[in-house]
Amino acid sequence: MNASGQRGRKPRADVQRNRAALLETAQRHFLQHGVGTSLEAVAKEAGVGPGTLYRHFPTREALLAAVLQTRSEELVARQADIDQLGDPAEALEQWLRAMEDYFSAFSGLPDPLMAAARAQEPDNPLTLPCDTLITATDKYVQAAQLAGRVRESVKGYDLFLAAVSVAWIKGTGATDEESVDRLRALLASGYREPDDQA
Amino acid sequence: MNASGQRGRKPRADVQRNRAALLETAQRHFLQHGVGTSLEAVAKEAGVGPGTLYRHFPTREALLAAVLQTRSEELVARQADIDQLGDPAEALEQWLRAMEDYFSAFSGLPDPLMAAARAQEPDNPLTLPCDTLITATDKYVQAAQLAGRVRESVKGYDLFLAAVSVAWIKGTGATDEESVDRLRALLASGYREPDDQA
DNA sequence: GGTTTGACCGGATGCTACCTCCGTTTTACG
DNA sequence: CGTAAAACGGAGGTAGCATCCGGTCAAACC
Repeated sequence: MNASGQRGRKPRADVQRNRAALLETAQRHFLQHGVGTSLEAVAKEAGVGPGTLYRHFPTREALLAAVLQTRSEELVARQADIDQLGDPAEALEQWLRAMEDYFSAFSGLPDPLMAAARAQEPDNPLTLPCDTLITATDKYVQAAQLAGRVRESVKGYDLFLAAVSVAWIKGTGATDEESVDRLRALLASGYREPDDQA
Repeated sequence: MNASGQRGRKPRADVQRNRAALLETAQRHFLQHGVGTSLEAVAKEAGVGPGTLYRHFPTREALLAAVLQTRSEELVARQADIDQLGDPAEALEQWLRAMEDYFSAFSGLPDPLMAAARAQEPDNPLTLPCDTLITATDKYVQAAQLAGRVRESVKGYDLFLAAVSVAWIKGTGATDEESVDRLRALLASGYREPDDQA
């Protein structure tokens, strides 16, 4: 133990500096060019060699997961607001929108996300966030079902899939916002109880 | 005009041979490795140089469209059967399944398909099949709406998007058939008229 | 059947991106 | 300030894409 209470040697300053620069640059490139952006370009613009990038983030997914960390925290914050709502059907709906926004953060994000959702890949750094989201969705679904607002046949995972799909469609950029709205409405009338008048 | 009634010179035998070999090999590779498979590998296995492949099919999409031609014909055949059905709601449902199967022919197919669906790209060889499918879907939707079996708010394009989405999910391989079934059912109760007892 | 012609072939080529390895540099600590 | 551990970063091997061009081969004409 050293003075800062950490095990072993104090972490080097350049490590943190490079990591922060990489994350900042990567986020910008993911935003502009999607998740398939060139990692070499990210490294160069962050002012480090490719080796440094790969040491910090061994795979594209690892970098992606680290960049998504910020968005995850936003999502958790939004979750707190949603939990305040009295209406469980409204809460579910807002939660689905929140997830959809999260999935739409970068174009092409749904693909690695679905690859990670396929379980038995504990080494994939995106698996944990995915599982968390599925579990949370299930919570909202069950609450709404208890209130008789959502069909009993629906599972949280189904609506997780629905949200990812909508995000995927948005990410392809082939569709106007109107069509996406209609698709969301179609899904909503699919999971809601038929006699729900809300 | 020559003896065979064609303009100019008779097409060379090796052209047809190479084209057929490329199509056959490409289909096998698309099946095994998805639409992102290496075109160089396809050319090598077909016994031609990369130049020959690119002369026959200038882009990956062109090759894909040519390989899909066979499947398109199957789809048209299936359409004939569907048109025999008396029940327009049943016809729509079967048509959606037929489209979904078509989209699921190769893993990763939905992405280039959606890219082509984005209009104003008349040079994309996948645009034509896409537009045809959307138009056909609209036909089935309108027939079912006329019979009061499908909500008025639904558009053919919406269900086209739904079918592509389901195919995309299947293609990621991250989901078991049961979940896909539930998602399909969810979508169905979303577009059907609420009081439809069928 | 021989010659001509031009369409077609296919490999060599330049490019971009991925990912790894290892000699060099930086950093923390005593 | 000296030292050793840790991190850096660029060189380099691999793979795939897409193009170009000299050589070839099949079809057409005599």
